[in-house]
Amino acid sequence: MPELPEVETMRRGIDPCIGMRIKEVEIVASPRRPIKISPKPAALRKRLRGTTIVGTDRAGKRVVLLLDTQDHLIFEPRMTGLVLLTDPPSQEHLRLRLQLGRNTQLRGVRELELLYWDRRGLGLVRLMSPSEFATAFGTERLGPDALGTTADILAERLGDSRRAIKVALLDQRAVAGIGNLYAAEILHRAQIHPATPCRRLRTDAWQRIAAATRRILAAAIRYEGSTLSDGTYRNALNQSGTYQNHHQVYDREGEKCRRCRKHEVRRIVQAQRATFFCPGCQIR
DNA sequence: ATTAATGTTCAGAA
DNA sequence: TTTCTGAACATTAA
Repeated sequence: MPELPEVETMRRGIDPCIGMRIKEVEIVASPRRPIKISPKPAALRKRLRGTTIVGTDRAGKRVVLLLDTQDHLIFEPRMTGLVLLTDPPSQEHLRLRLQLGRNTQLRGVRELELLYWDRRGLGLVRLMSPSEFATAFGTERLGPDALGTTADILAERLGDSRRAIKVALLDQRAVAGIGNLYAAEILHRAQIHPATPCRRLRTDAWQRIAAATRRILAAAIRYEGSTLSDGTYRNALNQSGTYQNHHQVYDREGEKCRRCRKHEVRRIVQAQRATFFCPGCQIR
């Protein structure tokens, strides 16, 4: 569920780490629940210990830690991963602990540490050289960031596709950062039916989709992302987001559309995932 | 008590 | 080439 707004919120939340040195690396993996990391624990520990965090970044739905060695430490939360500064939801699913020096910026926290917690354990932690990073997340593998997308970018990359627009928006090589939740909200705001084939969309439709993408993602970041009913997603300080209170269609099957207040939100399945839309506002 | 559903990514098939 | 399917995994709701 961490999509672009949630991952961006995590990234901003760990900014107090910038300038700090990694004193100790603790890989918390039980044999039953091995953490998915590369390189192997010993090599990872060796390459991380003593390095200084010089910046943070985001590659689609991944948090990137920039190190003074030029290495990139990637956190890919997938479903239930969290990057935290304090207070993990439970000790049980803690996967990685980076002990940093004493903190000077964050009130109430003495020893700063960076934690990776992951309930389901589908997420990945990877340390990469600049060239490995470039191959893994270059333009071949990851499209332009959704926050800065335009009608031209979308039409150029998806305009000829026969896929349904909802499915295409989830393609990270086309545009990076949109997931199932925000795809639904974006198409609702743009008033496009999720099953519309991309190649049937005209310029005005692409413009509405691009504008809705920028607006919705930016708003969701302002509200620090969406914490759904399972409560998994939290920011770096283990606090819930609040954008779920602004959802128009996602997970609202059978409820009245918040835009037209007339039709009930419908749920269909596309590419084996749930799609929510308003049959009144999003005509085919 | 079993089964379905949840969402992201990738390998491999159609 | 493009699009689709299933697996990885944990937990909960039905």
